[in-house]
Amino acid sequence: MSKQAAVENSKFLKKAPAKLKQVVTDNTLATNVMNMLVTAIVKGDIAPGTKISEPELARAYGISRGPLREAIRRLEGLRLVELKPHVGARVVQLSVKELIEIYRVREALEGMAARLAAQHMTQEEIDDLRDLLDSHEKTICELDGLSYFQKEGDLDFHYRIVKGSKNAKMLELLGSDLYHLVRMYRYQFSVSSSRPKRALKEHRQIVDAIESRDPELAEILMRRHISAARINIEEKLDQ
Amino acid sequence: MSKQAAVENSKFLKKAPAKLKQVVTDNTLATNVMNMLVTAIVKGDIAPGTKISEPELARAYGISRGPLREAIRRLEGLRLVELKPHVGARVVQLSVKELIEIYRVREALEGMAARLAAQHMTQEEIDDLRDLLDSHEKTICELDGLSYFQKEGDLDFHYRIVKGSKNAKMLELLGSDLYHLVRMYRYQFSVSSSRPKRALKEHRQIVDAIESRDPELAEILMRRHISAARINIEEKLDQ
DNA sequence: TTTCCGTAGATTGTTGACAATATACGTTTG
DNA sequence: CAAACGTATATTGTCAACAATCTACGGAAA
Repeated sequence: MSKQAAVENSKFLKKAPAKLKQVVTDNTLATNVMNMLVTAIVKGDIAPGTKISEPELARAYGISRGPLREAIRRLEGLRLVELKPHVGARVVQLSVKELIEIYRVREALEGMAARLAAQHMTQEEIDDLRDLLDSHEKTICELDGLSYFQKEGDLDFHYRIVKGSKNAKMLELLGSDLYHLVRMYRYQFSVSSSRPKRALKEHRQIVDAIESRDPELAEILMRRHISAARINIEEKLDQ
Repeated sequence: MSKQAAVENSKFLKKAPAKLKQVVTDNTLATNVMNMLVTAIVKGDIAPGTKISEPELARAYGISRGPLREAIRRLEGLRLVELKPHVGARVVQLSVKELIEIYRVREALEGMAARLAAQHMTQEEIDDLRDLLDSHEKTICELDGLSYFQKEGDLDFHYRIVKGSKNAKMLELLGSDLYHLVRMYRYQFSVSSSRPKRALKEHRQIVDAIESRDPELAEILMRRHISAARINIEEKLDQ
């Protein structure tokens, strides 16, 4: 079997990444592979719970096991895989319990982020945020209100608030640890908020509070918003 | 120069780790070295801002660069070093600004942790916590109230609250990302709380709220407690 | 038949050598 | 003399081979 055939038959790759080295120069192999793996895992191209085989993945991406192992160690840091010594790496499999835990963390962190954003966000950033919500509204109307919104657009909004807090640590924690997992879960269960219009309204209220420079209110609203999403999930679980 | 001499002359190691392989079997080399590096960095044996030389460190620990690089990649995940491609790793150098950012994050996360702890902590855990505070009080009296308390004991208390929240994600974030940095900062600046008795009193109030199963109050008290610590640092900074 | 054990194969862990890139220094040129 | 260039060295990035460990299978014993 040729090398190319091996790539295309791999369960890890639906589309072969062609020439890795030429596509993104400037960066390191381990970094590129890590980014590709992040995407593949988040989108479910590599199914949750899958055991990651170093030889197979290395063949698939056309690299040796050295950089691949470094990439895997970094994925471990992102909590996207779990490592057992002398056994190997496994793609994490989110339980609903864990997802709810994540929402608790988000409630705390993003609540604080909204508070800080009310103090530190520039008017320009706030205006951009309103534009984003307008485009969300259009999208919701067009699609009669479902999936796209919650898949990426929603996190866009939250990401900007966190960025607006001007707290790099918070951005780091949410961006690199939690959002990947949230996105992964959404792809996995095809979660589309059952309440996009409601969510949008809440988003607008939060922006209002931020523009009013009311940290207290901004935090409360953000916490209620995320808390509502959590409860929504918990209810779906009970069914 | 002999290999042993190289070890002892290294700027990375004040005490040579003797026989690495025999000391902790069962684990992997990369993991052992990572743990040693975490300790070395947190305690300041490897000074902040130091450039990490792979060949030198590998020689010092008596391993090859492969596992060492994996260890470094994991340190990057713990935010203890910063990596630049084709340049190398550098031990992070905390600015006061970053430390204050961390305290904002802690305020949010541990506030939530205290809230959850008030709901989920067992009576036994609460009793143990009181014992811990009693031992802290003794230590404070003996030392006439200074350094040891804030160095490790304080984090012990906070760690138990977070554990008591029964939220694994929160424990993960605080334990692996933030506490290392807080400890590092404390070693670096020899920070000993200038208000150990006050802090101890606040700790007791928090435990009271948890035992009363009052989540709202527990969160508020924890937030004020951490917020006070942050302000304390900010004031010291202004001097 | 079931359980235990031992071997065979495969996978992970580790190593040393090679390639590519960055840094430092000396030279040349304006 | 200063700035820019080019080379020499050292460091990081990558690879392929070897060692150690785990897993799976088949046979022997209870």
